Amino acid sequence: MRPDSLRGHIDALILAVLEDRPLHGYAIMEELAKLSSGAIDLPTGTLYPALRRLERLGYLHSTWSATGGRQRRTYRLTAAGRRALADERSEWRTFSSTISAVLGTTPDRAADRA
Amino acid sequence: MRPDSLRGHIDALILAVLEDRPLHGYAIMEELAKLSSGAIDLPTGTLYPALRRLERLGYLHSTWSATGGRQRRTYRLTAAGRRALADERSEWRTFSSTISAVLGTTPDRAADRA
DNA sequence: TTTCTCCTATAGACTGTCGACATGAGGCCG
DNA sequence: CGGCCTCATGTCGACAGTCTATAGGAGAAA
Repeated sequence: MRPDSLRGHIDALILAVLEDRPLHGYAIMEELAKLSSGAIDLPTGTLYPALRRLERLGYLHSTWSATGGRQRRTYRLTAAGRRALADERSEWRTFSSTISAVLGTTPDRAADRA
Repeated sequence: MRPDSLRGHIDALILAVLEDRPLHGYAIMEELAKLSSGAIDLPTGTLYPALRRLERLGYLHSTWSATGGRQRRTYRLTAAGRRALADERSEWRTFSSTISAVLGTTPDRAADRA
């Protein structure tokens, strides 16, 4: 996937993987890679600043924990984060059907098969 | 539509509207607005630099013409531009189904209804 | 004559992504 | 014991490309 095409959609992805359960940064990367069959490989230089930004916006809340000697910062969605996620989803639907309409492509059914 | 979410997809949109016939800049804006039911309102500060970039990349070729006293620069797709468009379309399909998979949304059918 | 639409264009601010780098603990292998 | 890999977090500076604002000019319409 072309780098930078994710721009503007990363927030949605992060919020989405945190919907069901809290995760720490590294686990978010792995989860995104898994859900996208390896297509999404979020660099740490993108992920960590994004997490801080989302926390600053009040969409995430983080807590430190130590597993063994390892420090982890675990992020969980706030109520505002859930609302933001709902917005992101609906914006994505609009966006995606708009672009598809212009390109003359019909979005395929990969999401259904998954 | 949130500004900036188009980032990385504008090239595809421009190439797509030029697929069937050459158009000048202003007409491209109108065409995009029309095809997207007004959702896409490309500012001139985005469009014109993008057109020059695409021409520099060899995807477009422009010619000046005068209708009345009005100067227009008309852009047409080159052969390389058509190949680029095909690439953009296939990248869009991948991108779109990837994001949809992560968000857990199924792209809706707006493209079919249009 | 003033204002609207058409039409092109640039400059500068801004923002978010990226690649590279830095740091450190734990685990495994030889 | 030494080295290297994985896990884990984070920053910095470069960069690209979008946006807002601004500019200019022709034709049409009021």
